[in-house]
Amino acid sequence: MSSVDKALRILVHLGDGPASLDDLASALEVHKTTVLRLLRTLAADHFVHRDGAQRYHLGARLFELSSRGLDQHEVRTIAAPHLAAFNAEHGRTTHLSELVGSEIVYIDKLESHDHVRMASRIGLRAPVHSTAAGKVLVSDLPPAELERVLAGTGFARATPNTITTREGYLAELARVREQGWAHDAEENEPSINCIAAPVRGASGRAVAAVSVSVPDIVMNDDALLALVPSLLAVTERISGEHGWRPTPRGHP
Amino acid sequence: MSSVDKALRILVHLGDGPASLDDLASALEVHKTTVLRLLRTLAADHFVHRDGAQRYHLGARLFELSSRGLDQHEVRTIAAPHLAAFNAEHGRTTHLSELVGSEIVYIDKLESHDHVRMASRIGLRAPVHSTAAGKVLVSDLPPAELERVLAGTGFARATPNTITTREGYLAELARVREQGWAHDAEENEPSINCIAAPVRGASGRAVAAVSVSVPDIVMNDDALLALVPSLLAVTERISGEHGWRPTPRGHP
DNA sequence: CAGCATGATTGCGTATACTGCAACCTGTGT
DNA sequence: ACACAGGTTGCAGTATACGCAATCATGCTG
Repeated sequence: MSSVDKALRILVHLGDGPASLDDLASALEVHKTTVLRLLRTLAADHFVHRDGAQRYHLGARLFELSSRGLDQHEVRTIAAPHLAAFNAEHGRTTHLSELVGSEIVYIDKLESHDHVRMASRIGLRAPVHSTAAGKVLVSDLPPAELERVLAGTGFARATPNTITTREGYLAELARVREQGWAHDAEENEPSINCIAAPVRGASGRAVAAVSVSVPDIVMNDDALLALVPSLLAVTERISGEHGWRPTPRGHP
Repeated sequence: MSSVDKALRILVHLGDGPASLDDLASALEVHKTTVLRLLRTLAADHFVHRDGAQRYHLGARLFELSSRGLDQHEVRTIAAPHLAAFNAEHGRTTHLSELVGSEIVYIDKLESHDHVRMASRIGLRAPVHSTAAGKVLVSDLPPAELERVLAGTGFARATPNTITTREGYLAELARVREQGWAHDAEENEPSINCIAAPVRGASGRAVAAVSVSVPDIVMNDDALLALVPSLLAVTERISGEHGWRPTPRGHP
């Protein structure tokens, strides 16, 4: 195990909450002298912060880098006011995600107005085959990239509804291309339904997806599907601002 | 230079934008073999992501950890809807900050509705002696902690208006205690004025500060000071929700 | 106040992880 | 085919990371 690995594991562990030197040494099964030295290095550049009670916390540098990193995702900046308005109007958990490698990453999230919240968060990764956003992003890939992503996808079953074969997924992608949006009916998480639509850039390619996720106990699937026109409208607005021009045949 | 240092410097460098292996090796003056190995380690746990064009980007893990880290600042969650409403009403750049060591750290930011934006961001640190938020947080410290913070403060001049002596700062802190809010008249940045008020917790101590910053060209200092009552009202609301109970004498 | 327990910190010798050289691989352009 | 630019791999030397043992700091108890 490299020292860089250990330092990163310290950061990941502190994501669960503040910890003492001893806590960290035990949790990581690394000698506390080693942990102290790593913490010293991390603290020197503000990646961690030690408080008056000798507890270590994730530090300001992480917040700063995250903020800078997210700012590098231009579509996020453009989408933000539109998503805020969409969320203000519909009050549902709304995500903006991008395809990264063979997974999607949530790069923005607007919370539901309900007391029932979703456990997702900015920075979390999710599988492409079982999420509506994943389907939207993958359905628009050129063939070579589609192959690459499919090769990196395990089609792991998350729920009884998960699509678990390449063939099944390709058929679903064709459906998504046809209708211009995607649906995930308890395929990624039990009791959670989701719809998603693409945000396009100047090249016409989907560069991000906007998705709306709702627990079944809050809103049934049919009611969620009624949001598709609004979702398509907001993604079209964002796309337009991101340089997308509809082809002369109009959008799907 | 330790390998952990190098890895962290890679992350900091990528905060400025995506970079290739060669870019990073040159910028850090580290052999590219070493950089490649560090990038491998960072990528394995998603701290960085390499795209199809061999460019490295800050990765999802940073966003996730930042999100988790900020969630550990309970006052931020409580303050968020109140700050959003305050920002919707006044349209001025609004920050929530905490005292960390001898500096303040911005843990939330709401953007101005103007086209003139501030260069601050979540995660940035700022000096306590030249910021209104810093004055608010330090003015409420118990004597031993006040001494510790003052000992760690260089009173560096940022502008012609900066308070640069311990005595001057102590006098300003007394003023802040008296009036219950703080003011920074181009003390931290030229042409930027700022007001701040404390958010208190169950202990009655200031645990965070809400501040409003405005460039002089957008709003003059007098107009900014007119926002003090609204600022005190919102901080009182947040404080109440954070467990604060006014003392029988009422608040200052 | 002294003693004890707990947790944090430091110095030292050495094992191992890190490092850079040199060679190789890949993709692109002429 | 060759050249160039950028990325990647294997190897051996050594600088750095590591853990032991001792010390320091703090808080609690009798």
